[in-house]
Amino acid sequence: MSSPKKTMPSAAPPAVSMADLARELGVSMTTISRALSNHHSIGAATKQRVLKLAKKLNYQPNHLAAALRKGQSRLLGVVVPYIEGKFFPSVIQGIEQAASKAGFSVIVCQSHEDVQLERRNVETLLNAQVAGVLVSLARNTQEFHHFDKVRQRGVPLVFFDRIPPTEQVNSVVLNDREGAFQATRHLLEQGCRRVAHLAGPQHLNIYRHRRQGYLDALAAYSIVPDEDLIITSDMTTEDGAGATRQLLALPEPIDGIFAAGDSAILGALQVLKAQSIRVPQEVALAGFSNEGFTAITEPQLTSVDQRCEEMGQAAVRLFLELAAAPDAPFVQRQVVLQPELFVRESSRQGAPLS
Amino acid sequence: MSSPKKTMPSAAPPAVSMADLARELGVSMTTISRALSNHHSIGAATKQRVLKLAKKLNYQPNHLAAALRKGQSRLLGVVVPYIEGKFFPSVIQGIEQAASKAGFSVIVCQSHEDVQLERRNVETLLNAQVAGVLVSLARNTQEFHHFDKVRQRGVPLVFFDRIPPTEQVNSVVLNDREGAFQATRHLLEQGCRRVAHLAGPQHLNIYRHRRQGYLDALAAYSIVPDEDLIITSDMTTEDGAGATRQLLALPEPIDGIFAAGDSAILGALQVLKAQSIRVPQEVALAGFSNEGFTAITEPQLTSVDQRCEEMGQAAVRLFLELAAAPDAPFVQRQVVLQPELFVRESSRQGAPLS
DNA sequence: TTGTAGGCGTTATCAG
DNA sequence: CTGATAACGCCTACAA
Repeated sequence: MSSPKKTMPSAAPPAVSMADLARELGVSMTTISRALSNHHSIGAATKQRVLKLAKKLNYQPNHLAAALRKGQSRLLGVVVPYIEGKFFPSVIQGIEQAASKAGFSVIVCQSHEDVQLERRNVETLLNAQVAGVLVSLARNTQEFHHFDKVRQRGVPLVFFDRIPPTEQVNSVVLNDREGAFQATRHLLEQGCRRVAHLAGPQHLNIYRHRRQGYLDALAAYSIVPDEDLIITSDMTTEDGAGATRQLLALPEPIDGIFAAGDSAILGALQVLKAQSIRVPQEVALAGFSNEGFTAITEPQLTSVDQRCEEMGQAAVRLFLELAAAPDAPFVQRQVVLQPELFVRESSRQGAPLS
Repeated sequence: MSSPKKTMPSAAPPAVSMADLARELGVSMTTISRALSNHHSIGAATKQRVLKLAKKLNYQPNHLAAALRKGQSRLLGVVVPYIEGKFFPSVIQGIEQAASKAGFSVIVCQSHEDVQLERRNVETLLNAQVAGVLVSLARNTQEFHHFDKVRQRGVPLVFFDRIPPTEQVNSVVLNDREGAFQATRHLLEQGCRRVAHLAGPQHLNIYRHRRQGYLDALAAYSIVPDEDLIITSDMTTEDGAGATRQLLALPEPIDGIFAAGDSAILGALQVLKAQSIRVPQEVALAGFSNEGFTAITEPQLTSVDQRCEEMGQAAVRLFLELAAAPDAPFVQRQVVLQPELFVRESSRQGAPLS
């Protein structure tokens, strides 16, 4: 049992620092720092010596110290409501790809659809001195002061998908209205005339826009919207099932449903099948998000794809632009991605009976 | 336009520090520090004054500095192969829950099934001075030196689900062998006598154990394993489909398939249905992971549940134990969770025809 | 091209 | 109970 050099609180093993390298080589820390960071004013020979020793002693830079010193790290913070399903993992995938290309690491936090957690996540990230924050809002976020701190600290802030309603912000969104329009129009083209809409919480931009796109399509076909056919919920599978039962109880039958989310349209499908109502012959279905399971159900579900990876990449690009010009005055920037409708059996007339 | 106090490289806004509080109140930084960290030797009155001013000036502690000083942060690093599907998000959910209860924040990295990225992730986490590292291995990780560094630095290291084969490590795993045994035995109980196995990469503990559990069950029924019935692949849906076609081409027909993953069993189901082979009457199916889609397919898929949340919580508990006794000599610890078989239509004889 | 010295914000040690 | 002081590891004027 050898006693440690100094009184260490925990058995912290000898993490080798720049000072160690300097002592070993008999040069100053400045030289070490320069060699390691590839500074221009450094002798090629010295540099090699330093790099070699660093490798030999397994030197690991302490980014923490560097971040403290510079007030900036190479960390990018991401806050999403949750990571189940396909959408957010895919967006994160896009973010990691683009970030890594630019030399940033990504740390992901979930708000679990809770503002309070979202607030804590933002603070955690700020205290970790992240170089930027990318956020998709929690469902119940109606108040946005926790983001003021981010801007006050001069940390670039980019929202994606679920963005604040009124604030002047930088954001990347899907053209949800267009996506909903395409899906609904597609149902109408297939011959549907009484198309219902399963809508999501209307304080969220995405669901508001999807509802609007639905209305646009009806208008394009000169159909007067029927309030009874629009049911707003949290868009779970159960919500979708319940809403569908409600719709089926209406005196005048429906012949199509466009849901603002795939879980809800799945619930609808399950209820219709349980009641032996044929899809798409009697009721055609279209959802939103192009979740993985849309290709598994029978019939497969028509859905709007959200360009997840592109969204993540665009968010990072936006961040990089902002980071490149820290003192530039604020100008609102918004990237709008175009959705793509994936037509599958649930809406295609003439689809084979299961 | 007011000029900044000092020459700042970027427009870093005035982050209020402990020094500011000290100056404002005319006390020392020590006092501030103590008041903020609830140290025992501090006057109640002074403490209140400090806390009040801190709130007023919106003081935000710089955890970075604290971590640098203490060599320890309240951050917990997690490395997983990917976050699609149900398993890893659920485990992460369990981790976040348990960690947050203990006052830790969680940062998640994906290795994307790539050792090199895994290595980089580990370094990123170490350099962020995380208090602990929780890892589930990438598929192609066969070499483990990057984890030595973690231990060398005295940072608690816990593996979960996918763990190194030989190393002396702390880990949380499912009893995969038992789960596979239950699933296969269940198929045999339903009357199957030629049960095939879709196996995963055998250098991963989980797939090796699942294969063994399959063999155990056969042995329990005195069935001699047939190598032709065991097909090893990467377990994607396509792999499962291909393997199933291969199995159907055998001279002697099979009557059951146990797959070590749900994607593969999904592929099997799709091929069987395409060939109008009835499930479960002609071929019964069972998978592993209890993915969300197992309850969506027709018939619904029997699968082994992995206790995801519990796994995450157990991993954190293990970490906390290790962190509580930093100088304790290494003793290998392993938590083994019991799986649960979810029996659904794909294996239940007497299930209604679709 | 290299070295010196000061500080980023916090905590720990020691002395009052 | 409080205060001065020295670190933690790194970066960067400024001087040599």
